[in-house]
Amino acid sequence: MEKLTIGQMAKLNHVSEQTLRLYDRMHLLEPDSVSPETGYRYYSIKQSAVLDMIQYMKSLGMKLSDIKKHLECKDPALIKSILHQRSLQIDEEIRELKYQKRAIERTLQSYRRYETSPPDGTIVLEYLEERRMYCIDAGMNFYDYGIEEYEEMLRKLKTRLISDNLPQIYFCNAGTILRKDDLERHRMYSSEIFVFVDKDFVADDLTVVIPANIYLCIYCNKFEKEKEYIGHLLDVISEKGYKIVGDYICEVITELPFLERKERGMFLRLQIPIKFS
Amino acid sequence: MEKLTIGQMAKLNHVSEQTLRLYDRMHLLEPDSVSPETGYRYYSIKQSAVLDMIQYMKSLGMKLSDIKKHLECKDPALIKSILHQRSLQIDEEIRELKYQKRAIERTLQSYRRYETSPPDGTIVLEYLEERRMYCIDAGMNFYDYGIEEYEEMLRKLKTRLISDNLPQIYFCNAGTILRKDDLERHRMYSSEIFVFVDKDFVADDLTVVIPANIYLCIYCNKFEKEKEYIGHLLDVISEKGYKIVGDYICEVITELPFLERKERGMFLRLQIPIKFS
DNA sequence: ATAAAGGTTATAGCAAGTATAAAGTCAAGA
DNA sequence: TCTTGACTTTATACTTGCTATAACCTTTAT
Repeated sequence: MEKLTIGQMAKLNHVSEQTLRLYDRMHLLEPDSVSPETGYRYYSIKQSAVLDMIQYMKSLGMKLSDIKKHLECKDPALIKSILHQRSLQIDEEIRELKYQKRAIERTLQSYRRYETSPPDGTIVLEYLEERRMYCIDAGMNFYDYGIEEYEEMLRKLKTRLISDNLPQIYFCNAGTILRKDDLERHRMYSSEIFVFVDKDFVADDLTVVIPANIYLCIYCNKFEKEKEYIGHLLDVISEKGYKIVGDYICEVITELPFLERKERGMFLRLQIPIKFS
Repeated sequence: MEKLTIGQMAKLNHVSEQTLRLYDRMHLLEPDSVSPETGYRYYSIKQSAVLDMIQYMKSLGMKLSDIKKHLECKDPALIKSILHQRSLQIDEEIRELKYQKRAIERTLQSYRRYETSPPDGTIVLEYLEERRMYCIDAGMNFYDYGIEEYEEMLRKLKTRLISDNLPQIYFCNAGTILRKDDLERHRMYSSEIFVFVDKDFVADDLTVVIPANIYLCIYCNKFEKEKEYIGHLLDVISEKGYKIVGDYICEVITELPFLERKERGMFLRLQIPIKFS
């Protein structure tokens, strides 16, 4: 029955000495014997089994205080239920990580798009793929107010996202909608705000799909210039004889650190779906 | 420019007041203005954008101190590289979680097996599926020593697992091997110790596959009785005229909280692969 | 005027350790 | 025997991103 010092025990089991001292203090794993004169801790190699058990339970995501309880009173049913719970929790964590990963991909993509965006005022025709948006009606006309009211609307949208228990991760690719009818009548009315979401996003009632189409787009770096630039788009449409086939979208193309002067960065892509008539 | 109190700002953004105070103290997000008399913090709704940014970066797994750095000096290249790193890290975390989940499944299964195990001394024929083991040769004959040397061997195995950067989670389903030749000559020699691992476990050189086969098994609840019980198995084999077709395995069937009297629990399934001649 | 609601600071706690300092102990070589 | 270096002890503070509490002050509504 050879006695191991704390350093030897630590090395054998790949934990730190401090960790062993901590476990001692918590009465999770007490040394086989302690010298009464010097206070030195001496372990038996057989106690490695306890450390294995602790590490195993830790790897299942249990906390030390729970592990202690289970080392003391081992209730098979309880442990089984903990394992089952943990299994479900792992599924959840994996799901969350996958969301995160997609959000990162989207951010990088959005970043590349920002870097390659044409300069302010440029008008181009772009084919845009089908997109999904999570959309709410804020009940007030966005164009009658300024950026502060826009932030307020965004807060409402966020509240909805949270109360629907959805990842806030989408919250960086927002925009507003001006309905086709209003646009054609040159009536600046928009009370709807949205965020773009993933294909497998689930929130049926508030999720709207907009089809792939050719869009006449203008890039805009100032929130205040939106109305003027819509005018430019409408001019081009009537000049070239295009036909408006859907709602106007004001999309915020976020620079990754999307803050400028401590405000939301506002590089916009204003877009109207058209068809060549 | 309406000013919001800390409570209003907190509610609008779904964070706690304490969190806002913390961000203030860390200079992550300072109120728009602070009353010199009362010290009351007043926020502008536009500062919500900063909170969105913080929450977004947090959701990417960044820590507040890093977020602060990036809000101060935004270097696109750096941020891109952080996002890329994080993406790789997420893959790693997902992989780890999947390992955990499988380990839990295996534990539950092993638990059920333990619960339905026949009593000590029972001899049965069992068909066992193909299994994979991660196996090392400890260079000493296990049968010449006691449980302490067995623990020592286990430590060596664990060291290998760790240095191979493999999850320690497998470390609860171990066993030893007695080679066919030695077994047939009734020579008790075993220097090899293993853990069972998953199908998609990658450590080519040390991973051994043992084929599915019929095994003559005996259950054993005391480490010390192993030699005696091997004798029983061999008796049955010669009596019935079975033929030994592979190595003998001593498998530790762990009770989930596998500690008894602060030592490793030792419920064993001793097994010899046979064929009916 | 007063009470309720909301704000302020300071402090401590969580979880599972890590890092450090200051001091005591052990084993080996000279 | 002495010294040196490696090792051990305790106590304390730090980490991270908050949450909780206490004790006290301000605003707002009745």
